[in-house]
Amino acid sequence: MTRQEAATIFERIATLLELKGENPFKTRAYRTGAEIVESFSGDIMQLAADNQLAGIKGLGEALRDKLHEMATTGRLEFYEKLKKEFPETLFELFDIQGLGPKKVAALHAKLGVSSVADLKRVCADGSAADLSGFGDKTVAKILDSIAFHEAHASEFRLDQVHPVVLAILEALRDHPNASRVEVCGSFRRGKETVHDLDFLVATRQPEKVIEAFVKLPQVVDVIAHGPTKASVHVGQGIQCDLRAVSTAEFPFAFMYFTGSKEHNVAIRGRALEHGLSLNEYGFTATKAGVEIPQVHDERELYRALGLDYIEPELRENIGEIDAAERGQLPRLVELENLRGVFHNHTTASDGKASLEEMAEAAQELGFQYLGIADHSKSSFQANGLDEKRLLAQLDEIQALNAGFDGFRIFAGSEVDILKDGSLDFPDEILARLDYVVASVHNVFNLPEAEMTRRLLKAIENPHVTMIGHLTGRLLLQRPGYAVNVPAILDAAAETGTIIELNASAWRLDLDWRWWKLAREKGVKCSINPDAHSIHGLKDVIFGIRAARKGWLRREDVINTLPLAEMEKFLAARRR
DNA sequence: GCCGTTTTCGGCCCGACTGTTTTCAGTCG
Repeated sequence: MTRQEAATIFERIATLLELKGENPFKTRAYRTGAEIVESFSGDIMQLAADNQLAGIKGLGEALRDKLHEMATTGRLEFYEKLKKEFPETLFELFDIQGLGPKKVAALHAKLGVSSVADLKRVCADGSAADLSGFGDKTVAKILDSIAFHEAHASEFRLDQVHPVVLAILEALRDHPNASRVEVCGSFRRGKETVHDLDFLVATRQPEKVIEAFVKLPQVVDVIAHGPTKASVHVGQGIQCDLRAVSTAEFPFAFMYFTGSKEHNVAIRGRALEHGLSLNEYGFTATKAGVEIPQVHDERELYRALGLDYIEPELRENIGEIDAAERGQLPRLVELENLRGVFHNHTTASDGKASLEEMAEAAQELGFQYLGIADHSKSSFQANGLDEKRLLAQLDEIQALNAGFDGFRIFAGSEVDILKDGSLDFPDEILARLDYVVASVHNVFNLPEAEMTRRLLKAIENPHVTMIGHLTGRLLLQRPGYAVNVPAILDAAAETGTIIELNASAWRLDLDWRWWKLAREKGVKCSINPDAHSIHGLKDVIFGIRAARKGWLRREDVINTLPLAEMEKFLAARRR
């Protein structure tokens, strides 16, 4: 069983317990457990199988035993029994805005509702409105939510929300009464997909700014509109929330609405240990004699609790608070640290821009080198290059390089890893390139052991510089293929093979959750845009965010090396 | 269900908005 499946089971147990009206703190424990399983740095399922989970905060005896059972048997008896009490389709009701455990439980118990289809029926025939706690407005809202849910996705990739964020920030910052506007939430934390967007404004005139927000031209409908808070949907169905606070409250609200929820809970608990209660507006003393610290920004807020500043990407309550207390947080890599990028395509395969155009764009972005890695011949759907075309491109690159000063194109290939783990070009061809990205582009459905062997074979080829998009996932579209990531990381560490962090908003692969472990094993990362156009080069920003979320420092990312050192590095690898 | 330099039992983060209610429960973040 994968960690994702185990996390989902804990999450579902929490929901089922809520439906049964269980102690809310028990359900929270399962939710926390789900979060830990999902984002734990390391192979948590292996640890569970080996009974090595002791000491992980938030995973007590009961959850450890359940994880062990899942890891060793692939199922969980407790969950199997629990889920028999409710129909499987009941879970879909929680996707409807305005429906929580109490309302779902009432609909199920009193009206036999067990699916969205049932829900539509009881709303239409008037029976829902007769339930205690339900009225005409509730029913109307539920019907609106169903219609919305059917028309729109609920999760969005960064390429989808990034332009929306920029547009709304710009519009709100233009407002005469807004002194500061920031985006918070999972977007600020650098999550690979987001459910909604949270904005925060510092103002003395909250009503005026909120009023302007709900009237923005992007807004298609208003979900809620109060004096200090509003929620709207913008085009494509993305929900945006705005909260308005005073300048003095801003740092507290900024931290609060950045989350994560788990991080906030832990920080609040810590505040209580200092005799302080923390909310989005400030500190209050919980006992006499406690002095309220002066806080003007987030840095001072963490400092007041005896912590180093925690970068937003790290705020997932997966060890960052302990590290901040001990002064052991990593100094995270920044966009400005990148000196070049590998894995980019041109019109020779499936790119939209020529070699010259890509080189010019890379220099425009301040890069000292650009790695070209067009597809190899087996990727015929992407117009992959055969040996002859590849060698012609190599000549073309060498000719172009002669005309550059302080900039270089590295000639490479994104060579297909074939089903048996062999590569799409023979070694003597690969040996003539500056570097090689090896990637899987077909036969995704191999069993885990076979897929792992396939990738290990590629890693062991000395001509392979790096492995591209290790799991092949496409966010919100298809999961990655089954592969034993820790085994791959071990082999990469041993052979010095770099693992790509593909920066395309569709991929962000290898996932940020693995990088802390990769770093500990000594594996180097290359943040690659996988650009198919000059615009695609800018996707490195998404990769940087993911790398930071994976606790990576400048020295962990190979393409922070300046040109001269990168040339030395690649030359040494080729020997 | 988890946790503990006050505790192995008794706590567990906190507030805005909405709608159905006459003072609050439910949902959401």
